[in-house]
Amino acid sequence: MVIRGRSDRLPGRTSVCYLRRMTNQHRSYDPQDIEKRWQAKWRESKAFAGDGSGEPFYILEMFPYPSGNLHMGHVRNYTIGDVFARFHKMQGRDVLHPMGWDSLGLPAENQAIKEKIAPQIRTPKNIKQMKEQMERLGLAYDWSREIATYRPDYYRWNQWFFVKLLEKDLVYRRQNTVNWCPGCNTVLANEQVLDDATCWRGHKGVTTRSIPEWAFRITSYAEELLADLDKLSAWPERIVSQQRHWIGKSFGARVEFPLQGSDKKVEVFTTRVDTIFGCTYVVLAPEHPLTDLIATDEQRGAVEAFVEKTRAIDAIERTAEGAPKEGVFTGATAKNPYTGEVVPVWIANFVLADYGTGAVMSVPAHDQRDFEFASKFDIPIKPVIHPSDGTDLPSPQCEAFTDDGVLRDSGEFSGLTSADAREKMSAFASTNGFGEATVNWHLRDWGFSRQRYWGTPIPIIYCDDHGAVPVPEEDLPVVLPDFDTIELTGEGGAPLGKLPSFYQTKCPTCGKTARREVDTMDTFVDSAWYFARFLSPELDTAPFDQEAAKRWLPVDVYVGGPEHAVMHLLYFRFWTKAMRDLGLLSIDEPVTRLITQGMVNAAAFSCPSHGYFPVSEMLAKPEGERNCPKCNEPLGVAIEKMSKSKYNGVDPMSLIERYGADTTRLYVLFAAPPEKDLEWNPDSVEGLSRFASRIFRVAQAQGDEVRTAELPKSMAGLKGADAEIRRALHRTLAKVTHEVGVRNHFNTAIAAMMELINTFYERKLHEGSALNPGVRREALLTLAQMLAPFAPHLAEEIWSLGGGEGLVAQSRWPEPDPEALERRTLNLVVQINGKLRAQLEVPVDADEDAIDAIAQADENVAKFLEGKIIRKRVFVPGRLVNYVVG
RNA sequence: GCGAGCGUGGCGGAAUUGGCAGACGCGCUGGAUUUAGGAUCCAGUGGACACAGUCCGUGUGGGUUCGAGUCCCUCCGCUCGCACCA
Repeated sequence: MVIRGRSDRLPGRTSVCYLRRMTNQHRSYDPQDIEKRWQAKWRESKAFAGDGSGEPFYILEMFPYPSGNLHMGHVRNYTIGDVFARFHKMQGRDVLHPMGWDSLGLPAENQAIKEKIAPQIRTPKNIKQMKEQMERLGLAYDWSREIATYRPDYYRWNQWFFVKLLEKDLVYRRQNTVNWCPGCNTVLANEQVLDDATCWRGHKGVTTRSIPEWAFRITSYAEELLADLDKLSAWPERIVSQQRHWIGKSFGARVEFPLQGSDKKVEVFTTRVDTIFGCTYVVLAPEHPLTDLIATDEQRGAVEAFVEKTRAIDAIERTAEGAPKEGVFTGATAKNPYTGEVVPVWIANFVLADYGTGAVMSVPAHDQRDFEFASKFDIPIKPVIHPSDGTDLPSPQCEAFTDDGVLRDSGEFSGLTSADAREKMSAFASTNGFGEATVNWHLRDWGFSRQRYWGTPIPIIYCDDHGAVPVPEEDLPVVLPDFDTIELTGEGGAPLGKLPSFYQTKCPTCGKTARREVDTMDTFVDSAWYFARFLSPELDTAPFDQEAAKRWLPVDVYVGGPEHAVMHLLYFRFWTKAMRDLGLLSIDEPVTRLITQGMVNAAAFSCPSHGYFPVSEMLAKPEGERNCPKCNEPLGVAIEKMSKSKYNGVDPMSLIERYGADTTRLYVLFAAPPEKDLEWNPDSVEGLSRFASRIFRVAQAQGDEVRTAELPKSMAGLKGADAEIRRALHRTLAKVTHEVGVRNHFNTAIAAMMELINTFYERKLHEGSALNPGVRREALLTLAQMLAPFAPHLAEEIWSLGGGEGLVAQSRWPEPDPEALERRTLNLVVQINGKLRAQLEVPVDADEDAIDAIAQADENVAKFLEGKIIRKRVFVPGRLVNYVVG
């Protein structure tokens, strides 16, 4: 027998111990050996492929971008999912637990540019390495369902969906404003633009530009996406609320202001039409189509300069809180249709072209932003709403009055309340044909064209005679050309646009020479429907099998990071509804229960002037000497999200090498409940490693008689320690079953098992013992089963040491024996005026009077009751009795 | 500014429906074992005091209740998200 581990450190000195262990057939806990053995067994027996029997259970974790290496965030995400998968499999469900690769997109393209290695070659290598790491962590995936979005057999279905959605008018072409770098001559993602309008490759002067793009009409589902949030009762409240805000339904009115000296009108959207008699100017977004047309000759120069200036600044920065409110008068004026008043038309940086109508009516008396702008440019402020309590607004106002109130100086609407006025004034606008009550949404359509190489080609052919013609279904997929045929530099627009062999084609309708679309799709398209592809990953006649969808969908549990709260999960929901309306599905929502796990944080050391320094180096030094290597100032310590740039990351593979996969898994599950942030603490890991060793030691200490002993069927004949052990075992089983199955609190489940092990040690199970072998065997087997979702390799080892049949991973989760859970006495608390005065062991069947007698007989209770009158007795069965005395 | 969430020992956390605050783990203290260290095992560990017990204690101040970490209100602090949204 191989002896390894800690006892090997000083082989010469430990020979006595060594021999004793040899004779007792004891090994110390060696996770590396145990884990590799069981991983091989699982692999050989395809232990986690579904067998088609039992209630279906679909557990899905957000699939990763295959960077090649797992990080602690992945470990946490996938371990949580794995507990669900393994637990529900043991509960007898037919578990679907697949994994795949979100393998198109910008990171891979950038890596390809840098390394000059084709992503087609790099991606499978990364996938292979990451998959090995996942197997080393003991994750129970059904690898026969693996998918990778970079493969044409996956992305052809993106193209197929595109064509179907185009037929349904859920895809259309539009102009959109994007970040543009003149240096690279290309479009940039927000993340590629740094703060000061510098691009990621160092060019200054990033600006914006309007380009044509394809968009999904997600807004036509806005109402349903909002309403169905109510169905997501098993989603975190936080995520639902974020989605609600993002969809952003607001009720208001659309009002037309005719331009003076022109037949054009400025259309504004407002939620406060009740304030319109106080409107003293109108403001357009710089990108508003009317901007160019209406500027008068003397103002044209100023307007053009202003538009140019704002365009050079990224929209986020321009509209940030505290950014100065800039604007310029166009020279034009417009007529307020309610008052007939003529007001000036301005252009300002804070008005957004793509929200509402891109134009606002400004009421400085009742909107703080308008108030500041009017004050700065000396525009009149005209109050028309006064507080409902009849008080007057201060004159002059020092800030806007933004509450609802009562209208004054508002013609026939004077005297109405704001709420009444909004209704009546919208109706007035419709009657007179210059506006209407309307609903406005924050949600905008999903533009998905990307001027990139490493994405799904958009299957469209542009013909001079027939316009944009979709590629016929039988010609799909449009495959990405080989990497070595293109020149990938990150400059000069869409890479496919430089490859005539790709874009030169014939019109599917008339056969004339035509040009392919050279843009590719956003990778959010891939992840919008991947959950359905897992159902039938190899099907080549449809994106997924509809029968399988009926069986498996919706996904029962979806686990991932809260950073995807809005975009991914909204697109995911949208696509599900779109698939339903294509007749492919009958569900409205993709996921029943969503679990968003917290970040993995760790201490990070930083110097205010020299940035971050590696944690490992700093921890190696004594506490007082952790100073900046450059300036020798003491370094600050803060708990921050693990990241490369902060040098505070922990490599999961080195953890597994040192402690094993089981300890690593136990640690991430024990340190915090799934939805909370987890703070990395190297000392705590030791505690979990100790727990694993203690379990192993108990199993090792049992002799051969245990392996074949007959299991107890009831409490009959069990006394003393035997009965105590069996009761503790079944109580733990009931607790773990509830914590995992109902509450999804894995940390408390592990704590319960720790308590059980402590009980085992109290009864000397770790030293061998004279206890009933059947009780000991049951303890071993049941512990192995409870442990199986958390520390699956150790669980298999314990199962096998206890003479369990087959794999514990495929065993049936045990039921606690009700007889073992039964208690004859229970602990009852006695309070006097709400303060704890005694704890009593009372028979479970004792009634109120009996308990009253026992309680009053207690010395300490009697002491506090002496000379007092009991005014009231509160009796909570099974918990406490409280005497209210005076 | 808006929205959401969170404040419990030296630390991570537990307390399921309003009913024993601090389970479990880390750390620390003491003991056993050991030539020693490590490892392991056992015991203790919220604070104070007149120490078999009592009093105080879940960010602050108030309220509801026989009883509040839990429910309501006020203030303070922290974290995350965001879009000056008309």
